Amino acid sequence: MDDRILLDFAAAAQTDLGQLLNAAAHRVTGDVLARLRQGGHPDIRPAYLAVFGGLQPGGTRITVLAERAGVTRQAMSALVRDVEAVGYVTSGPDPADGRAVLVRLTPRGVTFCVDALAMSDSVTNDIVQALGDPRVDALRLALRDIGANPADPR
Amino acid sequence: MDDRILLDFAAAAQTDLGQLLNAAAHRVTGDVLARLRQGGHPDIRPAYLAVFGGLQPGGTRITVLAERAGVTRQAMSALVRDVEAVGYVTSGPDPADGRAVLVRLTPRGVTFCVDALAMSDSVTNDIVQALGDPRVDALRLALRDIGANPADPR
DNA sequence: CGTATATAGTCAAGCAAGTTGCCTAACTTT
DNA sequence: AAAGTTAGGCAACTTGCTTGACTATATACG
Repeated sequence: MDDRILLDFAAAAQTDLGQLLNAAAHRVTGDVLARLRQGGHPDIRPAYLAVFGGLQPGGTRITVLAERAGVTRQAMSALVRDVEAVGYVTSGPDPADGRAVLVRLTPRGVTFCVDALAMSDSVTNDIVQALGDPRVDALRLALRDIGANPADPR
Repeated sequence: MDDRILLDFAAAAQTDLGQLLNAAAHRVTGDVLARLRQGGHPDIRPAYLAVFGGLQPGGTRITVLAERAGVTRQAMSALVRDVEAVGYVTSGPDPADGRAVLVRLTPRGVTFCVDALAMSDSVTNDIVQALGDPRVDALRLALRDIGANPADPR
């Protein structure tokens, strides 16, 4: 049972892009969430952000929200129910389609979006402080290229 | 209900570090997982990697694995049970401590580790191909700084 | 030596965030 | 009007974790 491979494995983990990306993502999103919870939005959960990210002025259907978030309609339906229970959105009938539900921001939801933008800026600024502007710009570009590029030539 | 904030929100999402990081991380780890599944390890699940990442030659206790992975002993215990059921590790008594369980790689587990290193290299190479070596090096450094730095100055 | 305490592991229950399968109500097509 | 499609939601399951309570073994102390 020649398990010396484990030494290589542990060494590679230090420089593995997947792990580095996961760790950094976890830290950044965790920081933003923590600051939001501490700043007057204690009920917010990570998944809720997908709802706000898909909303557009005037109200948005659940199906559209689901598509934008990349989850099923069922999942988004439950998410909207929860976010509504916490008071950030309301849902009502779509006058243009009796089957559809339109999800809209409440005033408290507006406040949340303002605060979320501020907290995200704040965390980003901390990172800029630590790395410097050029490195953060380069980081953003690299991340966008990785996210966009198939990198998966079957 | 002044929800024009949603326009800002949607615009900010494009450059938000948290989202860029999450998208890139998802893509990279998803690619590695997909190639492993397609390359003779169809039963592997993302969480299993935490087991291999904590193993060291000669066998490792569940408590140690849990600490390294940053999860509870209960979670690691279940994980080891599952990975053992799929045939990548065995667990047996620790001769030095009657309470402890030593987890060891099976030959198939050794093969898996070799393949996992190869697949991770392969995905990394695709990224290097797309971005170029210097940008990937800079990316790694930036990610490490973000992961290491508290970025969270109370 | 025996009792107290700490440690390794597991069982059970539950939460968070999803999935698939199925179903109803409403709209659209023919 | 009948047939098909679409929006949404209910139920059950999956994955990956958590906390709480428990057993068995090991160690420390008087």
